[in-house]
Amino acid sequence: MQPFTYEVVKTCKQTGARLGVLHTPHGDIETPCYMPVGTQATVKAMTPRDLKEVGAGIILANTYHLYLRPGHALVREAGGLHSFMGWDRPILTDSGGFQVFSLGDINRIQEDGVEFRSHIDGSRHFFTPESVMEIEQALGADIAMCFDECAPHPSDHAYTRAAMERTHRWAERCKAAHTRPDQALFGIVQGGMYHDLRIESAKTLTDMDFIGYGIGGLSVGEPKEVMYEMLEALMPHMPTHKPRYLMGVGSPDCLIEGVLRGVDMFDCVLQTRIARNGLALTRFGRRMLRNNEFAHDFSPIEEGCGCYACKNFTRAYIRHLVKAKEILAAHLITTHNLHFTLRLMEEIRQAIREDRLLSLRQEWMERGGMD
RNA sequence: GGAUGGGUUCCCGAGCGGCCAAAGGGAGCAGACUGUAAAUCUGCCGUCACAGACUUCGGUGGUUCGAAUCCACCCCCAUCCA
Repeated sequence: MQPFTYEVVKTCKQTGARLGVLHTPHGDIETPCYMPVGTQATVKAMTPRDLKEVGAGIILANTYHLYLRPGHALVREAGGLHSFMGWDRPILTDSGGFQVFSLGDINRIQEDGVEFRSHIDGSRHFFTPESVMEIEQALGADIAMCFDECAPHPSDHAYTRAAMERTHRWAERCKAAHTRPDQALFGIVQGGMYHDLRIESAKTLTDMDFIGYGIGGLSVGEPKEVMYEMLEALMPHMPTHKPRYLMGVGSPDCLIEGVLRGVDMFDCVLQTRIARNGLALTRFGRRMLRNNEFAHDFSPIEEGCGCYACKNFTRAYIRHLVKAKEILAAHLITTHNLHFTLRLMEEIRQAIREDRLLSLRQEWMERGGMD
């Protein structure tokens, strides 16, 4: 099994965006890449076969959720996540740091770790950097994320600093507790919406020498411009030979703008979640397939799309499925949205190859695809 | 022919003298969704010249300051008895 490495293949002359390859124990992934999210060891509405058909490379799973159910011991017993869920390509596990933030009302953060109550049955649990490392190693993904503290937005400078510094201390402890050689551990940059903190976080974590870096705490309610600005402030302080993963971000416009600013990896639930609510992403903007305007529309979700849903079904039919709350609606639109996004990433990589990423953005903006 | 229970805004269904344009579902229409407590959530849902006015609760006519709510007759529907 090959160890985890990352190589930069090319840098876009127009923008500085990077084309790279993640070499993982479960195969190579070209970057910039989008990772579909499979929180509970399943990308909702999709089988691994479906995922391969839409071109998925690496996918996400979530430590917090899998720890609570079915439990990491069971996953280990199954032979790890790959074999448990029948996915033989790379997997990245998020640490649960985001859940600490998003399920804040049932969590209590302390220096040693986080005490929280299960959202499933209310039972009490305690996560520490060490216990999270144990869980992630049991899950056995190709990439594990450090246990971090994602401060809510807005947070003042002092609070954000405290959360960031704790994230740094936890990163040290994660690194010390992480022993699995076939699994890469990524640190996570925090620092909220403060340039100085972001830079400090980047420097501190760079000194710890992680294999790759997550950029956390963005897209938590701030305007997009603020997020872009944070990326611009932060990127010059990130190591160039390591992958940079912008956590939780992935709308089409953010993908392009993120790559433009030096991001290599993204994950986002948007594609799969809005699909289940009847919303399709297309090169021409979003389409709410539930809406009346598609009742008699016998064209595909997206003109010219080669996905299974677009090749075989019409908007009118899918609208019917959405309105009838048929499971197939979720499957078909998820198929389309993932195919769409993965194809967009291909376009982005091709544009970097050809040093024309800015032009690509221009094309997408003019067509309305970034709305 | 007789008895009883019913007919409420697109549908189901509350209301049983004023706080009723009328609960609650459903349907319909629209919106939100970015490290997934989401096949979820939110809004609108009689009409209009819309902080107000107007027309509605099977029909007609009454009682009352005031009725979807009470009375009379009529028309339908359901069940039971002949």
